[in-house]
Amino acid sequence: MQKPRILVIDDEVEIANLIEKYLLREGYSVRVVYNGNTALEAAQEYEPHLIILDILLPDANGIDICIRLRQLTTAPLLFLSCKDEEADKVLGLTVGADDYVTKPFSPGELMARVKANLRRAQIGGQSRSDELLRFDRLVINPISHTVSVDDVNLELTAKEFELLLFLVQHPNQVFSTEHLFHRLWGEHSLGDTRTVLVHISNLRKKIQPAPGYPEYIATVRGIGYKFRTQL
Amino acid sequence: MQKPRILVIDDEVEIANLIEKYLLREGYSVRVVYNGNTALEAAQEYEPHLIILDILLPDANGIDICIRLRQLTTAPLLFLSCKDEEADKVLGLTVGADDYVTKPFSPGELMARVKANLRRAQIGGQSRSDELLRFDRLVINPISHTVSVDDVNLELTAKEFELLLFLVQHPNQVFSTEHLFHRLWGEHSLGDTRTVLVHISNLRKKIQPAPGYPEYIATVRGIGYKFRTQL
DNA sequence: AGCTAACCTAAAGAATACCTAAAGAATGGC
DNA sequence: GCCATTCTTTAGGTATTCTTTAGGTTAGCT
Repeated sequence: MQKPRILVIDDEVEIANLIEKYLLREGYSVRVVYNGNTALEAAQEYEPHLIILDILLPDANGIDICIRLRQLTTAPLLFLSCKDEEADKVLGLTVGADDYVTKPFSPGELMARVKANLRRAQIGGQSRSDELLRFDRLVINPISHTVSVDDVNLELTAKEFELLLFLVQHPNQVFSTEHLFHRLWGEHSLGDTRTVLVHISNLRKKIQPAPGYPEYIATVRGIGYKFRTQL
Repeated sequence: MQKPRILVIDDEVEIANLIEKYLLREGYSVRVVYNGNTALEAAQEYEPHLIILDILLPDANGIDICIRLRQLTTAPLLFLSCKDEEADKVLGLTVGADDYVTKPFSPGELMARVKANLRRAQIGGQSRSDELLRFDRLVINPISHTVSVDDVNLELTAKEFELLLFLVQHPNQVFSTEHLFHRLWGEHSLGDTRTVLVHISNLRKKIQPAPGYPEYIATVRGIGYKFRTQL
């Protein structure tokens, strides 16, 4: 079983190192960065399963970083803050944080939250399920090749699944039908790239949680399509 | 969608023109130069998405030009040569060329290489080189193709987005409507350049943070327009 | 102030891109 | 070899976006 990877973003070195120590003791793989800019790089390169983010950073606002992290990853995000004002709590959660811990906190509490969030994201507990992707009401399991909305399994065809997986693995990135076609059908495939369009259309119908619910796959007219994490 | 711009550097006029002809037929925007010195200028001014470079040039060695081009741009570089010696091939790729075609070549092969390299560049390049552009209350994300003012997303059309992106990427530089037209619509496009003007007008309305707020896009009477970073 | 040239913008027509349903082609299981 | 499923192509309808036009506005000059 692969160790869950956790990214810690905190400018206060002592606190960051303390958190790291506890996480390591629990058996996680940890990386620590001390500012927002390197955080974004680390999120891309390290591909963490969970992120612990301090709201007070020197170079950028934590919420700002949060928004930008959300565009890079779907890993659960745990906010850390000195302020326990309600306003911040609400704001933090709406911009994409999954949980919120206020300083001062007990290490035990933090560990519990980490564990809970990893479990909810279905990482760490089961074998090889660290590959599970989830967003909103949608859960994709590349290993068992299944997709569910609100825990109801969907019957996707092979191409539909590939297409969805690719888009979810690159959230908020726009791809033209040509790009998608060559990416999924092979570099040298020739054929009508409009076939991508048909699959997207069918896919949308299937993954739609409810009529009128915002589309997961957004059309960017004149450019292409993207899986958006801001509905 | 913006036409990809391709810079062709070859001293043999007939060959250069033949390549140009085929590229134009594929829908690319093309500029041709016949020697190494003007190539460097063109690379800076034209900002091509891909460069085709003949290894045998009158005034400078192609590999030499290649090295210097690499300092100016990250666009994929396609080497062209009569010699199909292995040594050259290896050397060409190590100094920064992305692909290598030996003369005589079929136009189809060259077009296929061009296409493949452009695609590869767009896929790989997006994740790291493109950054979030921000100025004042305006934020532009080229990857997700979104623009926001004060964190409120704007609904821009494809052309509006292209235009804004270009201006923001060249801050404080004045461009005539002709220049903008040829840049965004393609080198050889014909049509009324006043259409640019209409897009600028629509754009201003959309990106305006508040009534009476200074315009991001300034008119330079008799000259053109610029995106100004001093409001 | 009046004139002119340059610029702006609203609006209408033309062009384009997109969506969807449905039919035909390919694939894979029995 | 046949049937069921999935994939691809096609085509028509629709909505959006682009371009053009034309009249109004502004800025700069004499």
